[in-house]
Amino acid sequence: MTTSRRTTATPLADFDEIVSALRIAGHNVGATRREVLAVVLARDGAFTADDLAASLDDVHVSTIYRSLALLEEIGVVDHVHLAHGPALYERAALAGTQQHLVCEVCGGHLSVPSTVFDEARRSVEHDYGFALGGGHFALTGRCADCR
Amino acid sequence: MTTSRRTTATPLADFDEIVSALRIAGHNVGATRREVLAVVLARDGAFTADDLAASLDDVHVSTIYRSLALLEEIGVVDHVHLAHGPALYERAALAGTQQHLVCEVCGGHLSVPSTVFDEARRSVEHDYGFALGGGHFALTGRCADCR
DNA sequence: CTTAGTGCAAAGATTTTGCAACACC
DNA sequence: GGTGTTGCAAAATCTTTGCACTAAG
Repeated sequence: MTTSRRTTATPLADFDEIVSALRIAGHNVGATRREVLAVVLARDGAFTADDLAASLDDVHVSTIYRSLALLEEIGVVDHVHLAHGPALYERAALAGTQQHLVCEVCGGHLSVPSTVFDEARRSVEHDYGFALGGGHFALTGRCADCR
Repeated sequence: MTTSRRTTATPLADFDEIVSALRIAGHNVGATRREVLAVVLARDGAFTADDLAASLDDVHVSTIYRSLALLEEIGVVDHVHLAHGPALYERAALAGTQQHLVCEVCGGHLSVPSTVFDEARRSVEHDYGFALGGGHFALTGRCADCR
């Protein structure tokens, strides 16, 4: 086994690749958009539009929403809506592999491998013809600390 | 088998019982609150605050929200938030037994027995100490028609 | 009569949009 | 220089809250 693996399988993994994809999709990529992209790529887990705004004093929130919509369009990020509060964005690569759990008491969130839901996903698809979005949703409950 | 069964096992199933519970919880129950309650009990599936408002011309939306909060407090209703749009309320008795699936294409919603998620629920609880809310969330995906 | 409930209007929070100025290529 | 992008302000949507008035018990 290798201790570190290149993420060659993941599409749109790096900055330049994403910039190209944006251009191919017919968009300009100026300084502002680059700034937003850089901050998005620097993030580890999930973040809100406001989180980005905090790191981007000179970029207006509406621009951040527009940039996120664009990045979502080309598959770089995904977003989920929590029970209350703002939408959570994250790298699309993560979105497919994780489920978000949000504690209804403390508001904290926790991610678990989406494989935990594989069986449920299969049943729902098989029995009801409904294809559950891959991690594209958040579940609420109570975390270990708040029980 | 009986073709019709009394729902004796369900707590707070009828009007008077709920009115009593409200009083015990220290609330007055006047004409307005009664009206709201009647409309809630008459509903079959999930509904929004606005849905109720449409059936209650003379009751203000803020009052409806306040009444729903109260009913939620004493366990008569529960609510879930969908990806977009308003919160969905429903009888708490139903909430424990159903999961809501919302189609991200057509916006329609579908309920499935929550037992479908039992295994996932167990794994999440066992492996992460996180107690998933009983049906208290909505999942997004694509319904049979929109795939 | 005293406390709780209601309507209204306004504020909050999040996200979207119209428009004019501006930057990209 | 023409088209796409940005900032700003305002709107849209859903929900909550402050306050004066009314109703409940």
